[in-house]
Amino acid sequence: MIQNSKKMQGVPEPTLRRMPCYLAFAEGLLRKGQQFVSSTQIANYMNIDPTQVTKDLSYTSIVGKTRVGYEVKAIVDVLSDFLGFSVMDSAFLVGAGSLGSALLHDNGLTHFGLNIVAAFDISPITIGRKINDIEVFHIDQFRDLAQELSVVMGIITVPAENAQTVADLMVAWGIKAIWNFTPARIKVPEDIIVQNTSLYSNLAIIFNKLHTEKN
Amino acid sequence: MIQNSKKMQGVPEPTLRRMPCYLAFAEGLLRKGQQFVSSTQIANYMNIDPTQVTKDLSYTSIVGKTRVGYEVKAIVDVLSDFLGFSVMDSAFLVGAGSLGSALLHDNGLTHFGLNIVAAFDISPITIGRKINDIEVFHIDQFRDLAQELSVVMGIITVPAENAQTVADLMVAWGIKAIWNFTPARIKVPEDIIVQNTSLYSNLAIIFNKLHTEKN
DNA sequence: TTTTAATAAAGAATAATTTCCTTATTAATT
DNA sequence: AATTAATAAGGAAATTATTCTTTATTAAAA
Ligand SMILES: NC(=O)c1ccc[n+]([C@@H]2O[C@H](COP(=O)([O-])OP(=O)(O)OC[C@H]3O[C@@H](n4cnc5c(N)ncnc54)[C@H](O)[C@@H]3O)[C@@H](O)[C@H]2O)c1
Ligand SMILES: NC(=O)c1ccc[n+]([C@@H]2O[C@H](COP(=O)([O-])OP(=O)(O)OC[C@H]3O[C@@H](n4cnc5c(N)ncnc54)[C@H](O)[C@@H]3O)[C@@H](O)[C@H]2O)c1
Repeated sequence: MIQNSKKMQGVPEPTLRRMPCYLAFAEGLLRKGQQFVSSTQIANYMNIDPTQVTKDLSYTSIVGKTRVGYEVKAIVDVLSDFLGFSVMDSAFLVGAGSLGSALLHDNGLTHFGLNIVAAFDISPITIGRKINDIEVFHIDQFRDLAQELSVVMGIITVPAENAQTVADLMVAWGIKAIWNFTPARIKVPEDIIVQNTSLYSNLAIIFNKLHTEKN
Repeated sequence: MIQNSKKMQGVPEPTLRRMPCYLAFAEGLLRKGQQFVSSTQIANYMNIDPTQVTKDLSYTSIVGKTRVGYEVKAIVDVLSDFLGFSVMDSAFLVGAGSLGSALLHDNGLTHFGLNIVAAFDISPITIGRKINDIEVFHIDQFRDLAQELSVVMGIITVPAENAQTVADLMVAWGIKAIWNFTPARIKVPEDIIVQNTSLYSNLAIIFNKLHTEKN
């Protein structure tokens, strides 16, 4: 099975991180009616090097026009496809607390291809409530329904000490990817995709810059 | 002014991202009463290479004992100092909506050295409320108080289209660092530190793995 | 029509990061 | 007491990511 060499190697993770920002920027331009955008403009917006932008976009099928730039519409269409934002994937969220509720409220996730179909908790206070039209169930309910509903992702927003328990449950549910918002690291079978999103890491970077770069 | 060459070069950002995780892990071990931890154990927990752990820790003053590992207490103490988590920095949060409220509720931030002293919004519904004992003011209030209160950081959790307006305000307030949770990129003077935390980038990475690595 | 300048694209060079390899140390085992 | 195995640490090598350089193209200006 021979593939395009770029696909074989995979897209660099830093590139994947930047792409949603290009997309958001292009969507804004599209709304404003701008038809073309150059790598220079995008780079200026992102505070990065213009060649970085062209390199990143070269992983996709988007081609630019010399002296003009890229067609905004093409960036929007190709990039949302490329990033998997134009097909809707379903997710379960476990832990409908502060952060979990914020995610349930966020329509940005739907816009970027993620549809949270149900939430789970153990607290009687939250169970039964609807948050942004998404119902919160007791964690013991729906145990084998993930596969049936073709839910591919599990979102963990419980306290760190319960992250592993929840992860185990999600694996049992047949979920393929886990988005873990707790600072805890979870152990799962090799074929399960795990994305850790540790907000506190950002603090470390800010503090380091605050305390060293500046005087 | 001659400095240690490691300090001159700066700590790599990936290292800074991993360090808070080492810290959280060590804190857990400390609570359980474990006295030593090896790079192998940490690496196993983090799903990374053990030499990565020793390299990362070598940026700090922590030294390990052959055949034993690192003292857990030392990791906790040195790392929280090193990351700037043991001195409290003050922040203003603007946009007390879903995500803003979650951050206001999160005591993890306090634990990692960030003290949100006040929140701002424009919606009459939220203004005047207290979230986790933090009062929400109208954005027009307190205009020059940031410096007086020595607030170094501004957190932006407003809708993307208002991010720039808020950023401009924060710069005028004399804030040194901005933690931007919107997908929009903001333009600020060079000496202002900006940390963009775009949750949607994580989606791009997960989807890419879901759609390519597997099968 | 000719010239100029802005641009994409591809490849080379550089820089950053991770992984590998070697050595020395030492707790645990024999 | 000698041996074994697990480890930290430092440097080398490999890998990955970014930046620089060159070339070709073309819209706009002269
Ligand atoms: N709130 C934030 O802004 C924020 C920021 C960064 C990281 N985090 C992390 O996100 C996680 C959640 O934080 P939070 O502030 O939302 O906490 P929270 O206490 O508000 O919410 C946790 C929710 O999980 C539920 N829960 C607990 N154990 C459970 C289980 N076994 N199964 C199902 N549900 C369970 C609780 O009932 C609660 O509703 C924590 O790990 C925290 O460190 C939160
Ligand atoms: N909710 C999430 O989980 C989530 C996830 C990822 C990213 N985000 C991003 O975070 C941002 C906020 O999202 P949210 O879901 O909290 O939105 P939200 O609508 O719940 O909250 C936004 C708040 O900002 C206030 N606001 C608007 N303009 C303002 C201004 N000029 N000055 C002060 N306050 C102002 C609004 O009154 C509102 O209270 C968005 O950019 C969103 O894309 C949110």
